[in-house]
Amino acid sequence: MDQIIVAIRSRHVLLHFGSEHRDSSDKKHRDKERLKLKDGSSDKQKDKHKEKKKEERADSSSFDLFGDMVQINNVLVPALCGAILVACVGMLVYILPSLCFFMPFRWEEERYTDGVKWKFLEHKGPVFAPPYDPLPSNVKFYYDGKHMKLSSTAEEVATFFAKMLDHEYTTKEVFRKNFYKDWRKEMTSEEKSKITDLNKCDFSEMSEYFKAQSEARKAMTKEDKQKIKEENERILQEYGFCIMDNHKERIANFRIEPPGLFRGRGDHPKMGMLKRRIRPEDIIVNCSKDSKHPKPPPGTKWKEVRHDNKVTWLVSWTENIQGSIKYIMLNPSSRIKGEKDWQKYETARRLKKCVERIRAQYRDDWKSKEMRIRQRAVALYFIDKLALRAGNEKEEGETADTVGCCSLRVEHLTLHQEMDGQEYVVEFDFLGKDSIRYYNKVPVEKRVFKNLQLFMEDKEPEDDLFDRLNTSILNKHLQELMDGLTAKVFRTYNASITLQQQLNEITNSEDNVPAKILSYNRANRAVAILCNHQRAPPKTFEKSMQNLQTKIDAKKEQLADAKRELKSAKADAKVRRDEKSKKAVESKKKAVQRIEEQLMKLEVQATDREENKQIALGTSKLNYLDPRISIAWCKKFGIPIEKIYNKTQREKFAWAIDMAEKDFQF
DNA sequence: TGTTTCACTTAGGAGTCCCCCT
DNA sequence: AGGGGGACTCCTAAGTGAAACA
Repeated sequence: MDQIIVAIRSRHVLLHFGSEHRDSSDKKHRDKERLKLKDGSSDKQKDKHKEKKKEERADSSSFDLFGDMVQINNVLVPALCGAILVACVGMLVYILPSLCFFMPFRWEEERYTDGVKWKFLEHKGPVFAPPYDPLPSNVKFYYDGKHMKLSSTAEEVATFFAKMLDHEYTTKEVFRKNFYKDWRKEMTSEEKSKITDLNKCDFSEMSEYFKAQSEARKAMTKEDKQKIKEENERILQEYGFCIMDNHKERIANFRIEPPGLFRGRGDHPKMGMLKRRIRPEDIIVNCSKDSKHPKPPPGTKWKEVRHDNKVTWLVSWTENIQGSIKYIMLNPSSRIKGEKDWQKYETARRLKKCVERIRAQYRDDWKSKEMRIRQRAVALYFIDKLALRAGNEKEEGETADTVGCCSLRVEHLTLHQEMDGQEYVVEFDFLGKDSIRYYNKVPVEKRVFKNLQLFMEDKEPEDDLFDRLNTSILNKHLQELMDGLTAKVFRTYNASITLQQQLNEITNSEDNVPAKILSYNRANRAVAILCNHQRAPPKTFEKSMQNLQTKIDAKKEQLADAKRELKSAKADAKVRRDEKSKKAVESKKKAVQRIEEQLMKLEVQATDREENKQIALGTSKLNYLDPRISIAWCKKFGIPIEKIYNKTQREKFAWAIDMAEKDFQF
């Protein structure tokens, strides 16, 4: 633990030095400080300082805000700290402990002070969706076979529908009904009286037009594509970053969601409703008082500008479908997200230390004379054993009908006294988050089985299985068992511990790199299966599998050829006994080896892909597996980290890459 | 105490990019 | 050089859980 703290501290000494000293936001004061720093520094110090500045520049864009920030960075580090910083650079390792002692570090402070998330926050606000671009006059809309010119507002909404025409969404009754209802609200009274039946609306010209547009986009010249790319890059540089406590951080979703038709997942009662356009007047901006506040577009106003440093979001607005709040927040690579992520895994590791005690307790509770305690204990058993989600209550009719553990209904379970030669089997069949089906047959202990029978007694299929339980009760109980324990920690814990165990078990140090990576993917897959992370099989799956098989066959033939050639070269060498033919044998041998390796690689690839058909590895990799496990594994077995984590993932897990040594165990 | 609100994490699909093979 | 297909990025919906509120 100490080691971890030192590791993360060292990172933050480098990255966030001096942030605590920025109490005054007075620019004049800052400038003064800068002067002091300049005058007070020795030449050597100045040089180092320059170097640091250079680094920061390279890191920042030339953009105004951040050009400014480079300065602020310098200014903000008061003279004393600047001097210490300079002195530190070369001997960081030695003075770290004492440094830690003296300096209140932000990550530390955050955890111990009352919910303060930052002290300085500056950004440029969101990027709004482009305004509606009306259709050219030759693209027509027909009602009941007759051309009809729509008002701009009604036309825009119609284009949303036209763009989705190929999607099966638009055939669903609920979708059409919701769309039609909301569309009418946008029509002029004249349009309203004319258009009375969605089935008589002909959007096909619009649809064709958009298809042609997308074709045209694909067919654009390289130069035009390059131009668009550059423009996007410019917007990214301008709006995609913010300054949070002296650091330029990437913003995750700085573009406001464009208007369109709501596409819920699964059987969503609100599918097809109009998601309205967000205007500056809908936007709440959050930034620090002493920052340069973002400017609303000319002629508009923000709904509000606030300075709440107890939250991490930069911008928020209320969405009209569910009435929920949407946020703009930082990228996963940011300090604020990274620290939270790290914390999450540390909580899961604390659970590891007491999970046996908790298990003993809930097993004991299966015998409790109180119904609520038995229910709690059985639910917890499911959450622990099957990695089910907590299952908060949901408002009926507002969302798709999905459940988690606490909201399971009688109809989602079937009890089998005996099944496939196993006793006490529970068959689960329900829709979970995102309407992904959870189907599983699980042998359980007799006591659990008997309890389930009891809970289901005299109930209708649509009744709650755990009628004396909800997530709030469960989490309150968990909180008493361990500080910071909630239902979701079990998912994190079980996912990570599974990866660790699987890796320990199935990695063969004799294997070559591709085979080891196959082992890794298999371990990852075990977790994905546990967490029920599914995906739709890729549309091209069968075909790409076939292609791969063709390649494998070709490679096999190639191998046979190479072997034949080797054999004849050997025979030749036996006869001739000269250097040249010996060399020929050697090179043929190498060829065979190379081809064997290539074949093996292909076969591994095929296995991996086949096993992965319906399983999504990404979600667990990104959200449930302590990255230190994977990094330690890479280090231990000499696997380049890039084979496991791509660039984005490495950025997100920078904290872990910094701190995990090869002997790290979850 | 139950309900609502808010903040933040987790999730799969769509869209885009880019690399490798032909 | 073109294009097929996998990898990656973007998008935003859908969860969790704590705090505020009634």
